[in-house]
Amino acid sequence: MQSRKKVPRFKREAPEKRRADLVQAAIRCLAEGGMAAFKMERIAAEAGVSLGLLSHYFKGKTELLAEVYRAALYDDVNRKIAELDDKEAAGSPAERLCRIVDAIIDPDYLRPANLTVWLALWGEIVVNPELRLAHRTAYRSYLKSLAALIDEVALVRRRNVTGTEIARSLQALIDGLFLERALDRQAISHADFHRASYEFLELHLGKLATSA
Amino acid sequence: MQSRKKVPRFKREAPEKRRADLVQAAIRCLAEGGMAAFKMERIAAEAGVSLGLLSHYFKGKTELLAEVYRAALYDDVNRKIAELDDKEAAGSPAERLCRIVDAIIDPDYLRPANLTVWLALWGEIVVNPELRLAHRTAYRSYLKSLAALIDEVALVRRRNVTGTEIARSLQALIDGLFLERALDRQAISHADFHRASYEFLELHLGKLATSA
DNA sequence: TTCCTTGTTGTAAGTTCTTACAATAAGAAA
DNA sequence: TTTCTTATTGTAAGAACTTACAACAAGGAA
Repeated sequence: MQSRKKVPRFKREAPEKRRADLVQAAIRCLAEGGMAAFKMERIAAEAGVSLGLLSHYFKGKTELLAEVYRAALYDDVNRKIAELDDKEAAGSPAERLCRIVDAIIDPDYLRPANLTVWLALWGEIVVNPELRLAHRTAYRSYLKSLAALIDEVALVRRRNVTGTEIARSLQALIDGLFLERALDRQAISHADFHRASYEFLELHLGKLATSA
Repeated sequence: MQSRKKVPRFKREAPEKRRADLVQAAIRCLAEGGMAAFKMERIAAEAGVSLGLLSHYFKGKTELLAEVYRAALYDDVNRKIAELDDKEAAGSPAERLCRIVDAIIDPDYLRPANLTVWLALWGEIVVNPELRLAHRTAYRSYLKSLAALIDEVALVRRRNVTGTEIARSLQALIDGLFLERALDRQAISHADFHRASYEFLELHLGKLATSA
């Protein structure tokens, strides 16, 4: 007697989970090969799914990319904003600032593969008005929160500095180092990130508790 | 009697000039629409030339992009290196450093269209080993020269700093601001660039002669 | 079990882009 | 003027990719 146990040819997933999986697969593709690897067929293969399904969930490349951006943004900027806005968080302003900085320069986040994704997204933001608007809104909000925290520290320490500028420069410094690392992976270690960031802040705000 | 003056249907150019024109057209395309606008036909049209001619000069997209990179690099990094290496240049180390910084934050160079080009190139560098090598070599050389100049200034002023780190951070800071401006054009003015750059340097090296 | 919903597949049409090549003509040389 | 070189054109083959769609089947409901 032959075994007649039916082996399903595919697994049926809940739409939300499938959508999320597809977006993650798209991110992995971007991380591997940049925009050149952002091909519908490749992404479908990466997700272990047919091409047809991908186009069932996303009307086109543009929509998928926007979703990728939203996901990346959420995991990144929005997470930081959330931390920042959590005013109940314990500790002095300086301690909270340190936690934020540590989050920004988290080695896991700063890995080159992640920048490959951001480079692709930036390249699109510059060109796509819709994405640009979304980015601008989220980013300004993030910088504003960061600036407010820096102002708090400055107030306590009676330092006469403008949080807005320092926040912007700090983020620019880190983005720039991030970029350098992506383009030349041996150029910068995590310790370099840490030193550069804290040195910059301390030049303006005085000694901060550096944990590393 | 009808006029029989022959009107040429196209102009024959010297190969070197034509090549350069085509590269410039490619750069204009990149500036307008990023990598998505880097299409052979569009570039040929932009140059006012047939598609066939473009492929006559460049074996493929990759070769053309490499040439674009070389041109961009030449106009940018190499020019700065040349200035730096021109040891005969007049002035104290501090004055020379100021001139270099002014060149780096030249408003004409920092215009968003230019970053669109760099964003596209960076996106390729990250993915293309050949370009990555070229970039790494040129960029390291540039940073080294900049670091040496900073060390000179530090020596004169008896400041105990490491030029390498300051050079890297300075460039990262400027790249990061450059990026922010490209993503949100109203975010940063040229004065902001100037202030941020000089403030950063002066925190390490003491007052520099700021001309603006 | 049987039915039903809809997540999923496979394919194919249609579009865009790259590459190759034979034919043409501009401009210099003789 | 005539000849010759080669820069330039136009087109077409074909490769790669996106999008649309009809058919199929997994898994829950009845």
